[in-house]
Amino acid sequence: MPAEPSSALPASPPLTERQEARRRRILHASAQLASRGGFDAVQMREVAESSQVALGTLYRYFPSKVHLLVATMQDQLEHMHGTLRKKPPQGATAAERVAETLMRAFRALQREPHLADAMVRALTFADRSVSPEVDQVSRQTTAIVLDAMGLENPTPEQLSAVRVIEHTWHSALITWLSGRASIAQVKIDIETVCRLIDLTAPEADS
Amino acid sequence: MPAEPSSALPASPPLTERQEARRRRILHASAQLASRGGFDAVQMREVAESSQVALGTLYRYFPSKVHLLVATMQDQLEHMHGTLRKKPPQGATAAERVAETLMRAFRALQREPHLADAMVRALTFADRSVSPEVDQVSRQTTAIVLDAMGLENPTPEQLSAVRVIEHTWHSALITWLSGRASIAQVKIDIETVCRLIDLTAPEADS
DNA sequence: CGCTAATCTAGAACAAGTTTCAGACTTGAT
DNA sequence: ATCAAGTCTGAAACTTGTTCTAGATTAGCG
Repeated sequence: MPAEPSSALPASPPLTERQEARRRRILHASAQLASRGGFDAVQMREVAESSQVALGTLYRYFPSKVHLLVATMQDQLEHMHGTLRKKPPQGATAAERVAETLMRAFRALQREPHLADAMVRALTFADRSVSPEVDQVSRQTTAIVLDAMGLENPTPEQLSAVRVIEHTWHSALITWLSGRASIAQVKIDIETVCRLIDLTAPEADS
Repeated sequence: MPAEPSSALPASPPLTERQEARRRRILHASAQLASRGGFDAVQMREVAESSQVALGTLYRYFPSKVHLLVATMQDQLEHMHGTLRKKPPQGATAAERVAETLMRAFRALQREPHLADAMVRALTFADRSVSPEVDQVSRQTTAIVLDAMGLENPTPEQLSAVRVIEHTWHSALITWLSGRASIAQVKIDIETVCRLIDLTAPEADS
């Protein structure tokens, strides 16, 4: 298994070694600050200082705070996908496996609630200028869910169900992060939405 | 039928007439600016000027831009709930009626996409300090959906389904507003998630 | 090596959300 | 009518995201 991640961006100009190192330092600083105090604690000047880079350079690498945090999320997601791949969920049905996978991810986020806050808020606050990056996150999430379902060729109906699951996932996270829903409630909602999977299984076609 | 809306906030100190007028002017200015250019176009200094109120006063009425926009959303939601009540959806099943209601709301939002942008972005960007107000919006939305279902005493399962529908509603709106999903896709996702209602109907209990 | 274009740095400057403050105005109670 | 308390105003100040500029450094190339 080669080191190259499965789906990197078009990679317009290949980065030199030092540039790659800068990029890593920036993402690391971003995640570190986010872990401390969430979205507000990621201040561009501080990120620049922590990663030993001038402010202008930071903006050359990531054209806005939201871009930076979405990239941070891409980074974390790749991690998580790798982790999940090693220990696939054990449930008997696709719905169970997806729910189990999402709850596992949820528990990981609970360990770093501030980081989760920063990433999710950035993701939902992103405007059109960040669409490509947000889309990439969405594709990665879809891949994780489809992995859990064990599907190669999902039907359009199933894809819609997966989109709805992702919608619920993001929005439920937000309600939890802003203290309006308990962990138990998020769990219930995830389990509820996962029932859609059974409903859209090919043999259950209406 | 009295003028008092069904569920106002605790209403700590009752406002004088002039204060009520100020509050209305502010909300009106906010909605107007939002209709022009969305979230970014609602600039606190401009809102203050448009509503003939000092900046400090604006902040006394609404402690942050997000508070202001969430309050604007409450206002619009009350409007919409009233409109919907007059022409209840005609679908045969609860799922159809909910989907119809949400699509009607969606079409209303499409007429003012910038306003929708401002309100939805504020809603999902809100942090804990805005929780009470966001919760109020959520309750209002829940009321609209339950109205469409025609339910008096929903089961916990059904409430979870309604929450999932709201999650999908908000998140699907965001993907549409940020240009990552088409109107058709939003429609499909809404219809998909509404199928959950049938799944949680009391007689279909697992 | 020496040149050129691209990149990086430090720092100022700008934009918009938020806070603060002194003084003028309202309100409600006596 | 008058006083005290609370509210509103106008303006400045502060914070943090973002942009800009001039000069130093680096990378790639002949």
